[in-house]
Amino acid sequence: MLGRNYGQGYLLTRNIAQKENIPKKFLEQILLELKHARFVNSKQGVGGGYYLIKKPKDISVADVYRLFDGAIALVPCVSLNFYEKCDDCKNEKECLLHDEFIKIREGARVVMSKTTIQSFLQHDKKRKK
Amino acid sequence: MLGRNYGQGYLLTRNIAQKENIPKKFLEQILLELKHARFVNSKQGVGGGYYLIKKPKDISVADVYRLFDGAIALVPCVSLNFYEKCDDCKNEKECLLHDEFIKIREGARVVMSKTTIQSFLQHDKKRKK
DNA sequence: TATATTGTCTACTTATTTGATAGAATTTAT
DNA sequence: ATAAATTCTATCAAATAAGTAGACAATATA
Repeated sequence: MLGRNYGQGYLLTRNIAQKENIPKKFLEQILLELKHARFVNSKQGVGGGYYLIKKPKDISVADVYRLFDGAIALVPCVSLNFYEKCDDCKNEKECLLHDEFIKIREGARVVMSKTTIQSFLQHDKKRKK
Repeated sequence: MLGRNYGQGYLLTRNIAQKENIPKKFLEQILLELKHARFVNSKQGVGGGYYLIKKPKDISVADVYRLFDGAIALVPCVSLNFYEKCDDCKNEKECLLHDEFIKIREGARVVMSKTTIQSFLQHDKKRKK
């Protein structure tokens, strides 16, 4: 909804909640998190609400996934954005899993980065025809 | 270790635990789950232990991931092996996320299916040179 | 400036999952 | 018979997920 409404003013939490069938209070928290991550902005008071700051084509599924679910990698030791050293594994260079898990991360990362809010909206448009 | 030992008899939980730095009791449960899923087989008593049933090339990361972590898809409504209908979403056909999420699932699924125990072993071999 | 409207923030709840731990029971080779 | 293994069931503590609740702050406008 925020994507479809891009550049067209404020959307009320109440309206999004109703239309998308999400508990209002729950949605508020999600929107707040999106605001802190600078994907959306908001205004309080009468005539306020939320709107998308970034262009739909500049918000990827990877971005949103990282915000709410964290690392795309299956193990922290091959994560780009959430790297952590393994506890069990003694040395990363010698680990036989490491390089293959990087390939898997790349498979997931690439497709999740290519897919954006814009992708969803384009798809939506095609359906409507 | 089970992969490297393929076709060469039984491995003791005790030895795997020690070498791979995994609590023995925890490893036991993992091996048991692998047995129930028919990836490994075991024998009790003296001279017993665990061994891989399937060929290393026939066990993919996708297989193991599904066993321990469940669906590869980001949302159940596009999952091949763990399909569930959305609660929120009214009709799947009209959902603008659906087809794009299938593409994402395919990106992840393909790379996870291509990577097998054999891939890790080959990598291991190369390293040793 | 009072008021209704709307977002902000913090705390809490309930259920599930994760990463184990513990111990008794069972099987098997010798 | 016995020692060595796996098998099974129960339990636990900590973290996470999904959502609820309510006080608080900002803002337009009448």
